[in-house]
Amino acid sequence: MNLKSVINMATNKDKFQTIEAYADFCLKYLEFIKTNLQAVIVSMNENHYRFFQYKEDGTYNITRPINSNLMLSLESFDSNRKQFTNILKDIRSISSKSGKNRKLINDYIYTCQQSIGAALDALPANKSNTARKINGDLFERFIRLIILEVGIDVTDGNIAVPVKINGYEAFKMNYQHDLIIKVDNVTKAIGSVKTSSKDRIDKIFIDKFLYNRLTDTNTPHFAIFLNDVQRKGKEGRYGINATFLPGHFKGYTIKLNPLDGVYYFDIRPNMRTENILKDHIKTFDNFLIQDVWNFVE
DNA sequence: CAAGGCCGCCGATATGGCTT
DNA sequence: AAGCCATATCGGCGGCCTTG
Repeated sequence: MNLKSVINMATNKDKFQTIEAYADFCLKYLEFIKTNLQAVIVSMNENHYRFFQYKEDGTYNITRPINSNLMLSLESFDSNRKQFTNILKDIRSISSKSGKNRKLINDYIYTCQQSIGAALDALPANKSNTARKINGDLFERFIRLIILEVGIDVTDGNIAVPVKINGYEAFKMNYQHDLIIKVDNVTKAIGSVKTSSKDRIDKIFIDKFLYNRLTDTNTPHFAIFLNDVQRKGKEGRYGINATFLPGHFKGYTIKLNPLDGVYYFDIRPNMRTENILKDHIKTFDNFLIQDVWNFVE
């Protein structure tokens, strides 16, 4: 397995149609990085973050930050593959709720997705926007596949919301939603999937507000994020930046409307400790094991 | 059915205020 | 002055939908 074939796999979205296909790629990637990296760089500010540096065939590119507390090794990933499948098959069982299995849910998905992201980081600079697009689309699809696997009806698609002026429909607002959870063809919840929140979190709050106002419903809106860190620095001094905006999150939560669930794989420390944040933000296992079922009951 | 519109993708880069 | 940190901005790309 060389870098070129890793990149060819990662850029071919057609190949990622099942959870197994994501795992297949991940295994290939973990195998590749075991012996083919130029270096593994330790982040200078939060030392559990790592950056992989490719060799000449990857023009010595340096990847996005990888959280080594979450990223599984080749051996660990491989040996847990069957277990991950079993957990999803019976997500509501007592055993799936064990701390160890909760961590596996988060780590396994994180590892698959970061394998894709890090592989795409090997693309030349003029393809960076392609990489962003592919990475985001594949993450959306991965989360949909996982939600489907536990037995929930979810699709992506457009929802046209009619806007009335003086009682007459004047036009429609078209929204593309990542996750539309339905029961008997009735929309029970709307979800957003993003690899990071950044300046895009505001829109999720506003979408909830306006959707419920225009449809005169109280439809839950939730969000699933991979992480909220990004690389900073240059020339041997690499670190990470948090990209989550706590002030915006708290402001919208208190003064507009709270979301009905916000989930991270790589959760930031302040989301566990800070008032308001810690009441609204959790790790992804909580969504799959508990919260999503409340939407469909 | 081709072309263009629309919507959403996200990390590099820029900015501005604060600290050393 | 220089460095650092948090936040704001930028903009090419993918794909579905609408239009003609």
